[in-house]
Amino acid sequence: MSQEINFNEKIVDYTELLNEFKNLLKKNNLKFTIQREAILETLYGSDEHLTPESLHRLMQEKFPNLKIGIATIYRTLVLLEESNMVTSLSFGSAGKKYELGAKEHHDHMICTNCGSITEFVDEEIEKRQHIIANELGFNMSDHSMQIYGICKNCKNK
Amino acid sequence: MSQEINFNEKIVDYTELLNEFKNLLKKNNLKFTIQREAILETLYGSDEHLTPESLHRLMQEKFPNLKIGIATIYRTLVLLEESNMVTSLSFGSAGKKYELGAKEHHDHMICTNCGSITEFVDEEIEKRQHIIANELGFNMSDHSMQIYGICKNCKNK
DNA sequence: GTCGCTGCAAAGTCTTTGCAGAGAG
DNA sequence: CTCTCTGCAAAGACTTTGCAGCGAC
Repeated sequence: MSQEINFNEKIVDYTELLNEFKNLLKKNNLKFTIQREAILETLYGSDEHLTPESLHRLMQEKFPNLKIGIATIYRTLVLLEESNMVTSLSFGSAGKKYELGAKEHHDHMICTNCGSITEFVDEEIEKRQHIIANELGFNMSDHSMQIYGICKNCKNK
Repeated sequence: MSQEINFNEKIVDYTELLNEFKNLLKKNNLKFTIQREAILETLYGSDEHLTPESLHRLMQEKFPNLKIGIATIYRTLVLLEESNMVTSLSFGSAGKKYELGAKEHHDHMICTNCGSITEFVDEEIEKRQHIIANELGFNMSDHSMQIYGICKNCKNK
């Protein structure tokens, strides 16, 4: 899969995102199907970090008439991840969780007690990351950062 | 599992590490077995990020006379991770990779082409992470950061 | 029409678990 | 001695794959 859509330019509009998706498919001779669109739309509409399982459940709620198999979700997530349209996180022994990469970039703060995920961005860190990648002769395409600890809520219990 | 060994104080000496491990076991009424020691030692002696599988292989080379089942490795890695003595990384669809947390802290730069992992540290980023965690009322216990891209080697091909 | 896509179910992987004997404390 | 560990094999969870019919283009 080789295509050069630049997802560092933050795409937040769904129509635009959908177009990028269609272009991606066209370039690779893939077809735009109702299932693929539903997956993209569900990911777009969710603030959560979704497992294939939970994405599947969400889709059944959102599109009760659409038949969708878990296998299709797996296949589409692989496709989307390869194309850098979604990124995945994995935490502890839980499985992988996916989120749309086209959202505003952010990092993650993960509570090791309740598992909640808080998002944040820090410009300083973003800058340093680019500098470091450069220093090491690395062509940075993406990054992720997680801070683990006990969240405010759990602390107060 | 609750114990308060502070692995932010970087332990680099194996003997000391071993002692911490023994204390951890004692505190939790667990036994110090030859298998557990071998796992710790193999992790300590490796610069790689190991999957349970590759750790198993390595151990068989290093301790040809020691019988060790893969199940024991899984069980021990879970124990070590829960106790914050090792941390795990997972990248793409590959499984989890573990490394000793007691090593000097560092972050990871992962080549999406060849899968190689380069380690680095940046003081500036470390500082910012603490500041951010504080701002969000988070009790930070650990963090991890990964930069993805194409490494120097792969770029030159 | 063609060729890729989908759901299903079956096959793989990777991890965890139950158990009976072995071994640490 | 007691009670935890271990290896083994079986079970489980999570993913991927083969296939025949369906649907996008």
